Amino acid sequence: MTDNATSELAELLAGPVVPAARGLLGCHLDANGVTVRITEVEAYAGTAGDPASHAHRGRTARNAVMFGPSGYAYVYFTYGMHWCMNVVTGPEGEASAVLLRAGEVIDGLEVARARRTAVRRDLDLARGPARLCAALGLDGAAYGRYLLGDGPVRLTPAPTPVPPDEIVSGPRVGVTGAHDRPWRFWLDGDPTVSQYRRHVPRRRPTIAP
DNA sequence: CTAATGATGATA
DNA sequence: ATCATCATTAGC
Repeated sequence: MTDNATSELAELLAGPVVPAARGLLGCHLDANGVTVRITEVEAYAGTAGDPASHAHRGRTARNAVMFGPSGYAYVYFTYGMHWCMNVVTGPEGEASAVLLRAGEVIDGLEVARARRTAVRRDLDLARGPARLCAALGLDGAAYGRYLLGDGPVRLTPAPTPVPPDEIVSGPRVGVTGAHDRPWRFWLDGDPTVSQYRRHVPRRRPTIAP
């Protein structure tokens, strides 16, 4: 069963990645007993000349789902310890996606707190892409899941649409290239939006004496 | 500021 | 097979 608003969201996700990214703001993501309102996202073009995209160098085992149809979850493991989640957008073969960078926990606070023991304020529960996945209990098991149906990971339209003038954009976080593209979008003034950090090349491990 | 911690993709 | 990199986070 798909209501009108869900159909509209599905259509939006099937289109160009930037409108899709903006449209994901305010949507709800529900998984493993926690619901989050999406407050910050980043757009990534697939093979179409975006050096920061995981799909930039073509299809691999990791990014395979990005090359499929829109509305599916691209979840990846990074830095040896963190999971991050994207929503695949655009037509099949294009491999564009939107990284969910932050959200506000609006349901399942107790569960989220239990998963994020390091956090002091509720605002920090899903403030950051890996934190958002941790709060929602998302990992590799969510890879390739369809998000607009009745599955274990559900993406639902914003209960109240976000006015365009509440959306701010800026450079993406942590990416090495394409800093010129203002493809990070967030809700103006929202306290759950992650702090911007300029990308710094990691220094080589200090040489042992 | 840096350590943690392992998959990934490039190179050979 | 080996190496550098990594869409990050927590804790000094």
